[in-house]
Amino acid sequence: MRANKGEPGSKQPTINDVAALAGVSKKTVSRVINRSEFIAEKTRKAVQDAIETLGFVPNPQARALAFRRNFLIALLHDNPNAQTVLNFQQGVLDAIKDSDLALLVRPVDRGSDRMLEDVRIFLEKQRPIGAMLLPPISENDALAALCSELGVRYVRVGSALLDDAVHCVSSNDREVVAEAVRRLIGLGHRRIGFVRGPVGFRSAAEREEGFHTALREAGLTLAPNHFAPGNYRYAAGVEAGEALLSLAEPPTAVFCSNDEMAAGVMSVAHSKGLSVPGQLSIIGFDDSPTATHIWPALSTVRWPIREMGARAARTLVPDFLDGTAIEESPVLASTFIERQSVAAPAQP
Amino acid sequence: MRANKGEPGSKQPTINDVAALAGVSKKTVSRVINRSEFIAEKTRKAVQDAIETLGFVPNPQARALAFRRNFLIALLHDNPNAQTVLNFQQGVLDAIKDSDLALLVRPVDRGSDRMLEDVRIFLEKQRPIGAMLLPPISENDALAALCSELGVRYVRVGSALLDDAVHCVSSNDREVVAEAVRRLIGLGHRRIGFVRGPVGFRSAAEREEGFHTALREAGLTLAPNHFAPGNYRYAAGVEAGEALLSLAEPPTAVFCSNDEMAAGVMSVAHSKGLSVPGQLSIIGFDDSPTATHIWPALSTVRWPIREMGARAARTLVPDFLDGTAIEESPVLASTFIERQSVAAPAQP
DNA sequence: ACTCTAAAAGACACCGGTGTCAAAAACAAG
DNA sequence: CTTGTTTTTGACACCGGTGTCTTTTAGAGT
Repeated sequence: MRANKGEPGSKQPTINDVAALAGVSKKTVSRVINRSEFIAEKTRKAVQDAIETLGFVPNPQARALAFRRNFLIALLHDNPNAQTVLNFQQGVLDAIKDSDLALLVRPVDRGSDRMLEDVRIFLEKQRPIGAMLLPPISENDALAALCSELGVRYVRVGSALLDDAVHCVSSNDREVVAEAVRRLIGLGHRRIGFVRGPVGFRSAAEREEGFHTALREAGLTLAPNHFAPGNYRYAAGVEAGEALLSLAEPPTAVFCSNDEMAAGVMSVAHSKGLSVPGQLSIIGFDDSPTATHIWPALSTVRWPIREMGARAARTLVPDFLDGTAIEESPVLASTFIERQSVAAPAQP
Repeated sequence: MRANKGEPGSKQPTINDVAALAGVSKKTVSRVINRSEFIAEKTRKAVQDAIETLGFVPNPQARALAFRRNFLIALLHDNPNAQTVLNFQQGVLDAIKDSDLALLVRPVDRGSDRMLEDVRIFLEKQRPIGAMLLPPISENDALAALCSELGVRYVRVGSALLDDAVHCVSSNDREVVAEAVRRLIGLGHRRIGFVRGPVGFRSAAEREEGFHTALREAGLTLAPNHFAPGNYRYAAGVEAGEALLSLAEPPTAVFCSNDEMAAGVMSVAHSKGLSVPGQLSIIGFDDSPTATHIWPALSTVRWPIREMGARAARTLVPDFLDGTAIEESPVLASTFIERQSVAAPAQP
């Protein structure tokens, strides 16, 4: 049964109400809430009953004050890919579900020069225990430094170690990109184009390295005009597509550093009347919703993003998430997903 | 200048530190923080200086406790469209930026039968002042009832009034859908297909009504086999496409109730070798990222989602967001966006 | 200078929890 | 039945702010 909380005038029951009803001191109730040992089973039961009867829920603000620490963790992101953010967030919530923690989500405007100041204000005001930084802002060292300065723990999420291992959660993107490109090579592709992510992004560099690794293994090299710069946006994919597909000897396959750019390349292929995958194979990266919304469906690399969210939370605040000890390695496995945008090259 | 907060052993300065430094009582400092009147300009200045010197930031937990109310608002969502959620969230943050409010974001698992119970636990634990419900869960009356029961204000966001006007923020989707369909008719289309959203969704019904309105005005009717059910998912779009485009006399244009389904229809058109928009015009709804990532770019309806977020926040907690008085009408304007997926029908 | 009033500042309790340490209860051993 | 130990419980201060009410100060009027 639940107390009549809906009625006007009725208030949230407090620890005092519980104590009075159970006939014990508030400190004893506090002990029950916090699962202290040194409590007689009989007393615990009585208090537990009183809690149920009143529908008592401890006031998190009061607890935070008394504990001299709050129970907030923050998710800082500036992600062009909304689905990624939400999936990650879901993973975090999976991990903290049975804890006392709450999650604050905070978009960060990377472009703004007030960015650092804004984040500082946010962190100073909310004082979360820890913060999780999603790529690309996870690569911002000033941000990490700010967290350190303010005594806020942090975890950086990314495709490679960006910091000490204790501060990172990452995935083996490089390896999986290599695997995807090997697949293209295995199908017979020799002229493979590459559309890069933005300069200065670790993730972009990782993917590029994976690409080159696979090429090297096969004794191939990337023709300079088969390389296109990009910035992870659709428009950059279109530009890259225009450039690569207008060549006298265009690539028969293109690896794009994310799905959005792959969609851009694909639309250029369509508008030029090239069939995909018949005349051009395309691979993307992210497994964003776009990957399955375009036609043909895009072969891509899936980031274990939800798991990374859960892992990031456990890495950030292991002391609040009892049970699971932190596994040794912070690297989770991405997977290559084959759909319909890849086939053997047309016979010359 | 800022205090040496990074150093180990140094603590957050409290109101007491400020009071001591300024040589006043903590209550006076409190008055300055809360912009009380009845404070001598000289004193205010002294306190303000002390605050700056120490880098003092009031502890929100302590304030919440003393005020007997916290400063949290919650965003409850279960949205297939991540971008929508993030844009809405951004709008909310725009609105609360200069206030004391903080935002909790909480995904809700609509499918789960524990959904209501989960939300109840969340609300009882966090006790936010108010909650904003994004569609489709904004249509859930049980959820609204739960908020009322727990004394949590709420605002429902949707494409039509779902509740009292005080509890709603919506947009004129019906009208804009009609406008889009009129455009098709104006181009000469007579056989126009319709792919509906899920049964029981207000948004789906609104869009359908708008569609019929435009048809009626032009003296047209929807052939029964030009209607396809759907659920806002890509796969449903594919099914609808298969059904509509296999007809002996297929529609020359299709209005899809969201972009994802439109993408599905488009991919079927591609695979059947139909050119879009040459042989088939397609219109979507949402202006999701997908709309511009597919080829040809999709004509669609843009929801003023960020503005709605800001508006929802102001409607929810006008008393915390000074300045802007609430405008009378809670209906914001959606807009029809023309891209490349619409053209005049091929001559028969 | 003196009173009166309004403005400004302070004292102290309180919000709803937890930490500390002492007191009470329970139990074992002599 | 005492005494000594170990569990269990409670009293009270405190976390960092705000509300209420009182006191002090400043300024106006006579």
